Amino acid sequence: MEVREYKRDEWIIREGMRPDYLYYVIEGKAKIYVTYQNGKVSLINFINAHDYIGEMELLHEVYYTKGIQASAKTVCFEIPLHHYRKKLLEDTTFLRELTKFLSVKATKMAEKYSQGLSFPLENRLADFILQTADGDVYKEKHVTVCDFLGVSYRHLLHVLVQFCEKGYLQKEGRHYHIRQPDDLHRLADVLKNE
Amino acid sequence: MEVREYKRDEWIIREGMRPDYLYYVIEGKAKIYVTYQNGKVSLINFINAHDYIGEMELLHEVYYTKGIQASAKTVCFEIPLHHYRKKLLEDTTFLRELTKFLSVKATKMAEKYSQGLSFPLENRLADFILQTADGDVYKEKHVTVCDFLGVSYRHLLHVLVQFCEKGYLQKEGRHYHIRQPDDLHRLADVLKNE
DNA sequence: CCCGAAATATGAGATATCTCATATTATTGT
DNA sequence: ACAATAATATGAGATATCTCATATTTCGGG
Repeated sequence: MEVREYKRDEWIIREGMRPDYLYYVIEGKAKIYVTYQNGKVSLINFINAHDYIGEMELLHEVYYTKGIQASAKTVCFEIPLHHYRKKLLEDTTFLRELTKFLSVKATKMAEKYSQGLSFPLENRLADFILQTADGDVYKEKHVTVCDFLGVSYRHLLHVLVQFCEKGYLQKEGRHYHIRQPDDLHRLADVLKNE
Repeated sequence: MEVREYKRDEWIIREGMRPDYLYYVIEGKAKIYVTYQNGKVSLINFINAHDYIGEMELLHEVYYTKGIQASAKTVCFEIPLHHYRKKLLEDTTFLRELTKFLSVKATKMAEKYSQGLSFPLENRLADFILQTADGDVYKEKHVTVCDFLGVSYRHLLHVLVQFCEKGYLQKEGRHYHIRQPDDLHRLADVLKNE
């Protein structure tokens, strides 16, 4: 097993390249991207500390590998598959652990789905900004964001302007500086309770 | 292992009652409900043929069991846990199978989440109607539906009236008769491609 | 260095959806 | 059988969000 560190924007896995390792994230955060037939690239999900990466490739013989990019400094354990694949798939302790991880993930996504629909962009964007920020700098491409959040470009800009007017963010060139993280957290937290 | 059949509206698992079996759905469909502290009951997800039920209870020592109700005739394999729990958790073939199932489920939910937000109620409601209908009869409670779809009661009614005006549905008492399933499928399919 | 494509911006009008107010039925407990 | 509560309905005005049109700026390739 190896330990490796990735910098912000570094690719942990390149899309389409079946990975040679099973990864376990110790620290950091990353984004999952996929490219569609028409060439459009979409952000589809996040990865955080204590998540596995590459488990789909471990489990499924045929699986289209998605791209994974660090969105802040990220540290992983990396287990070489060519050597340990067979062992892992026969290790009941590991399988139980992975099954638990996946069951929790599936449940969380289901919750997110059935709730997330309800809230206005203001709340979902606050959550998104906090999830993707590197320290106090937010610099995602608007195009990617409105695709991920399922909202029009126009409206995204509109809400970002509001955040700046309220002082939550400050625009600096083409990045945004997070000035009042507490206010963003307050908005994002609305998504989490019921 | 036993085989059992449930009728529409019959409870497969009662909320809060840890199940005695691991279930595998051979045929049919069901709904997952949870009751919150304030007493509100929410529909949170669906179960279809080839899904497992009760795997969360098998895997996690502490887990709050949600209610599961058949929404059409449903047939399950049922494996008694008191006898087979230990065996299942040490059976690598079974664990691999379950892990695959959960990984697919998690991925599907993530997709649904990142896409589902985008579409107007018209599309999501069409999908919902087809998923919950028993034959050609749709009879979910409006209150439950607008909670699940994250939409206001007022707006749900508005769109249902439109569906009736367009002839997709026909209101009969407090149920709806599906008259043009093809049109509903056309609307629902929009959710599925990219 | 220039070009074209992609990304960023901004305005204005159209829809989708929400909130609130208010009636009219079902359902349920007593 | 009655009252209380939940579910169904409907209207009207307020917001959130979309679509389209159009400029400006950034960026990679030749």
